[in-house]
Amino acid sequence: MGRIKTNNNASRKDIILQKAAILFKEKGFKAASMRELAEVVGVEAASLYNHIKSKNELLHEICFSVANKYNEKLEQIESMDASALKKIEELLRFHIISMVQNFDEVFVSDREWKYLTDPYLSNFQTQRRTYRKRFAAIIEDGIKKKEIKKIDATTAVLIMLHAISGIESWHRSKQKISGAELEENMITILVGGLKK
Amino acid sequence: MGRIKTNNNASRKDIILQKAAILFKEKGFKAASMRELAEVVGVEAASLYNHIKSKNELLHEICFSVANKYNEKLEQIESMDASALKKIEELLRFHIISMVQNFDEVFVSDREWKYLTDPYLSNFQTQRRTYRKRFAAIIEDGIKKKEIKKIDATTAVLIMLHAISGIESWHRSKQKISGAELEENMITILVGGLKK
DNA sequence: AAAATACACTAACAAACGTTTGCTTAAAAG
DNA sequence: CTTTTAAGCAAACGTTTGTTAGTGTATTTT
Repeated sequence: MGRIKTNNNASRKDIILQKAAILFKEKGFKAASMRELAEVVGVEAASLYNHIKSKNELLHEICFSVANKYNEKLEQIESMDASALKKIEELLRFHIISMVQNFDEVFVSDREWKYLTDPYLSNFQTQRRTYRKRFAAIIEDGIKKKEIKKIDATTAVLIMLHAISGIESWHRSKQKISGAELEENMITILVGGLKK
Repeated sequence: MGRIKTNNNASRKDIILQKAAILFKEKGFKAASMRELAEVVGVEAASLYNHIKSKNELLHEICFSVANKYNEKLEQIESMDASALKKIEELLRFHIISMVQNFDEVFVSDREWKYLTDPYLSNFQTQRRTYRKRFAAIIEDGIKKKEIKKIDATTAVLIMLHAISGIESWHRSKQKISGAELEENMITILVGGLKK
């Protein structure tokens, strides 16, 4: 068949990871086969194993790559000197932009993580729980400072994060508004729903 | 092993459907096997086929059962004599309550429909698209009547529906607020985000 | 009580799966 | 140019998958 073409500084493994994210997004992790992935990459299935250890490795590299980016951003925002509402807006914008620009891997991380195997599965779940608690803490801080309505912070986090994962529908839709417009609309509704 | 126990007026097929919804929700449609389903039902895998035609039949019965309920409710709400905001609130409450009470089948319909096969798949997608358009029309009506902020109605629908599917996290969480509290919080944030 | 139906079982099927082995060839390093 | 390494291939492996066929046994109907 010929070799996998490598662009710039992307290794062959990077190419496989990128194609895997697209495939897992479209078919779901369990339904996507290594033979399908191989075809998309332009190679026989067996050849993939010169670059990766297993199908599961692909999934957990995708999931943790996304999780790490979110954790870094959260850390940065927590140390910002700004109002709670401003922090939430900043975090939401980051989520929205990630979802718009890195749709494949973000979607997979969001929807297919349950097929991770231990110890990655437990690790991921713990990180996820922690992330949400820290997000909720920012909201609770905003309630204490009377910037935000008296609501259950956990529920608010749940709404925000899942609303963002709805950008999936925006991606699939035909006549769509621009990414920037989408971002503004989402911020208006979501932050507007919190404001006192 | 002995026969499948039938409660009240539930047929053996109903029992299988109910257990299938739980299994598909937990493992995902593709990852759930007929042998696992059989074990949960308390029977050998082959015996399931005395009651059902195929694994796919289970999925599409679950998906369309849910879709039908939503369509009926939407129809009823459209013919109500009330403000747009009130209609939206009513529809959201219905979604939230369904998600809380019939979690298994609603979740499966929401997340696993892509494994439907044609003609069911196309049919389902069309119904889904239509449903969202009609929901968006209510929002647009509210904007015209100045009850609702000037926002993109399609984006608002996307946020609402996906926020609701986030009740999944509420189900999985340990220390959770009551279903009624959850409902009030969600309405506050979501409807609050629309109000002018 | 006899006949018919409903339902469960064991055994097996063909297909698809992730992955390994052993070999060949193209590219990189010396 | 020669050697070494990287990366491709075909073939096969042991499982698991959804499903069917054939048979026996309860339950229901007559």
